[in-house]
Amino acid sequence: MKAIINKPTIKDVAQKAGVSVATVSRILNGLEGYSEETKEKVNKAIIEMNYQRNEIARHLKIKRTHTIGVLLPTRGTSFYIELLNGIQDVAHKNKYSVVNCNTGDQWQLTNDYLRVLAERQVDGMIICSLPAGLGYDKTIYDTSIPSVLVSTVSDHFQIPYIKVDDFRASYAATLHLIQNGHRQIAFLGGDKDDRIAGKPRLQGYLEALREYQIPVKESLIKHTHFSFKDGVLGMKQLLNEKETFTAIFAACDDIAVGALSVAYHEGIKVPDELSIIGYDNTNAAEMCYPPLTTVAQPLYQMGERAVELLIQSIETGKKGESIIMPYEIIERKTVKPLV
Amino acid sequence: MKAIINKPTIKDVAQKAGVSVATVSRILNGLEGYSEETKEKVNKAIIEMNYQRNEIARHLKIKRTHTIGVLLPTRGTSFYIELLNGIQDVAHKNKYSVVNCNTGDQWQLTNDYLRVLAERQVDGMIICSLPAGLGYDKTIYDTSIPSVLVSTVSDHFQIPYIKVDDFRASYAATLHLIQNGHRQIAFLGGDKDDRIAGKPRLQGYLEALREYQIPVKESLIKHTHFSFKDGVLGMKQLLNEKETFTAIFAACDDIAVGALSVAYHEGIKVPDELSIIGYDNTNAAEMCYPPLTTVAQPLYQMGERAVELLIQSIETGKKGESIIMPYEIIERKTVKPLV
DNA sequence: ATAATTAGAGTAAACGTTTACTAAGGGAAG
DNA sequence: CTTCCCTTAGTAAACGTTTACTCTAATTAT
Repeated sequence: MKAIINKPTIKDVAQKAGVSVATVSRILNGLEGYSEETKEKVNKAIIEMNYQRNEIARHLKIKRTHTIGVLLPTRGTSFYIELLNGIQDVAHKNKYSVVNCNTGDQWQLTNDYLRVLAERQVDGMIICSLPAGLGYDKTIYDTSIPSVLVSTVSDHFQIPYIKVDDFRASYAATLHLIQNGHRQIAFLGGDKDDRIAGKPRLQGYLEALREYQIPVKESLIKHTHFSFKDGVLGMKQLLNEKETFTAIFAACDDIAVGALSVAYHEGIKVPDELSIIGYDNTNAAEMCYPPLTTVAQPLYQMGERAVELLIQSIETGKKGESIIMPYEIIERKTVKPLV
Repeated sequence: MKAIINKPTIKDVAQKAGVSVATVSRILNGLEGYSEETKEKVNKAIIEMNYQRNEIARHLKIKRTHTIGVLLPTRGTSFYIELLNGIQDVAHKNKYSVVNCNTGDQWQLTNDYLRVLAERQVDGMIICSLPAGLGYDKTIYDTSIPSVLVSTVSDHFQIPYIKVDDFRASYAATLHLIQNGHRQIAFLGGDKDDRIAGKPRLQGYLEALREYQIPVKESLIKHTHFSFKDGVLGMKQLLNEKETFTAIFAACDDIAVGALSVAYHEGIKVPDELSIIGYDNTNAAEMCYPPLTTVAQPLYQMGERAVELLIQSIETGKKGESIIMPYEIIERKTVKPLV
């Protein structure tokens, strides 16, 4: 009766194989202390009963859950999926499971999720794009759960991170435009005080201009947010104000594609009359027309490295070292030398 | 010493508050059997020690994990994120966590993940776009873990599902083109024998043609897969073979956008010289130029409903009823009446 | 031949909860 | 004044593992 209703436990297996639970456990875990013969007996019983380990019980005992929590904001739909794929693939290879947490577009649910993850005894956490200044980094640090940040940093706490050098990458993107002869370059930025995608990208842009002695024109710099709609908005502002510019550096691909779309609407030919370079190399960059020249963050690989770093830190007990990932300029069809 | 190294347990709280663990547990769970006074004492202790429940232990005892597993194929990056958002939001509201499983683009990891999820004692599973004919539905059924399918069905087992009526939706999409005066309509399909996005969508297309007595021209029907590249490919075939057609119905947005991109390349004006309608209403549809007319699946809502259905089935022990979601034609700018 | 080691296995105590059962004390009902 | 019940609480047995100990018998070393 009981056997029909409940799943078989290690006890049932032991009984059926005529050994003790300890022996079964040892076999299950590949430890030593049994003969080849008993091993076969036990394995036979396991198969016959279709026994499956209860990992919950195991986790309780070994005080490890082989689970990592991932915190992501909801916005920027095209950005995170690649990252997530990288995270999940490497996690699975290392026999970790990942529980996903959508913190909402304003990060409202962050503390909520942090509590849940702690209660669920996750072995580690990966936190992406966490905004600075709201004290979340302290909360994370205080949990004393091994963590790694992706595409963000903590100002006050030593939490290892993985990101590209946004300043240099933006510098390179701007330089790419300059080297194509452009001098009047507009900047479509996202949230101005975003630690990662805001400030450093603007700085990189400014630095490139400075180095080439191109005067900065404030009216060519528009800050909105990071969505397609914001790109539309920024571009329209530029156009309404009758600014003259031959190129645009957009702080993310969605913005760039938004600008691209307005350009088409207005009959501005890209890249003949206007060059545009984006940032992120999301799949929108490949799918838009003309395909977008952009700076690529190796999102999938960043996910992979994040997990590797995290697992290392879980298993050694030491914090790992932060990693700066290489960026790359992907030349497609939206940048053309100025004639 | 111990107190410093290890997290406080319910035992420590009980000791500190001078009560038994049973009382603490009852307070934690909002049961009855204690005075207001003890409750306050205990809550004070909880706060002072910064006690957090160990959910793993709890799960072991109550034999429920409040966890649901989600199985997704890797392909179709833009499709699943919305679904996932819906799933996660509702799950969180109901205090469930979701563990994400990427089964790979060929579903290679399905059995692997199914085992992991069972061992982790998930309360339920949501499986998306599972292909038929490979026997995975049997495996799922055999786990006897409550499950719901999204955008797929099982031929042989009674597993509740959530999907739109692909046949009717495709019929409607094709009809939309017909009503705009088109008679030479090409079909760019994905995998031909996909139970959901393959066969029914083709059938819907054929049915609409039949009903309006438009002869089917096999050479206008191209089957590839579901990616942007496939859209490019399919469109190029059509062009190479010098087919004449005034409209395209694409089985997914990525295909449609691929076709759109080729059209631009070749100087074919959309929608003036060619109308295109897609399927899915992914955000690519909004971001491409011109913005894509497409049939919308309410992805986010489907995720929501899937979780609701699953939770209901977990908590009542009965299988829920399958749900057919409404589709909607989103008119943007790629379809125009034939002059 | 005896002592020391070892291989193969079992016993039972954890891990941190929940919960069925038990018990004491106080108030209401008879 | 007893009897009964309710409230407030405690005791201890699970849940399904892992693992430190213990034990026996066989093998090896002396």
